[in-house]
Amino acid sequence: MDEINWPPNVIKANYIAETIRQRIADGTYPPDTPVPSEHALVQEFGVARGTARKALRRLVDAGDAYVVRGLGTFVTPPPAEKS
Amino acid sequence: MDEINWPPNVIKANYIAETIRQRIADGTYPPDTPVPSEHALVQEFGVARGTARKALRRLVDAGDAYVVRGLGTFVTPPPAEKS
DNA sequence: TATGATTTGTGCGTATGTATT
DNA sequence: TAATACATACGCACAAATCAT
Repeated sequence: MDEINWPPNVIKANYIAETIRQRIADGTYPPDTPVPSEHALVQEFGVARGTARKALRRLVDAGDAYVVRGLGTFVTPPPAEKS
Repeated sequence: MDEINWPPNVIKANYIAETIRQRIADGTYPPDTPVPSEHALVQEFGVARGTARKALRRLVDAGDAYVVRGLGTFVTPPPAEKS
């Protein structure tokens, strides 16, 4: 795996959060399935755990994901459509 | 969430420590229960982690709280009364 | 029942850079 | 200049919840 070529002047946590958000949008991570764990993000993006945690925190704070302790972080399902 | 209206000429870490102390005194945080974590203080008071840690440090140094690593910071119980 | 792996929660220590006072 | 604070980031240890064996 190649190292990430970090764009200049970007906050890593934001960049990672955005990347995950895109993957949620394109269906890579379907609703109620886990997004990558902190450890997985550490591996994939070559960052510290704290940075990975921050990225996931952003998603949770934005309502895009929810956490189950001991299990992982999951994609928030979209609101039900009115017919 | 409103922003904190920081009183002038006060060190934030001291202010936060004092606030927690008041909550301990008024029973908001009972003995042997956790005071807010570093992260929680960052969220509540809108300060940096270093400032939050300093505040907790003050409480611990003063004997008002004790730390259990991996668990959190807890309210020091009052000394037992003699009968 | 119990053990280990995985994952999140909390805390400790440190570092760099910027801004304000 | 110095103290205070903010923001970001690195790395580690230990605790607790969950799941698989």
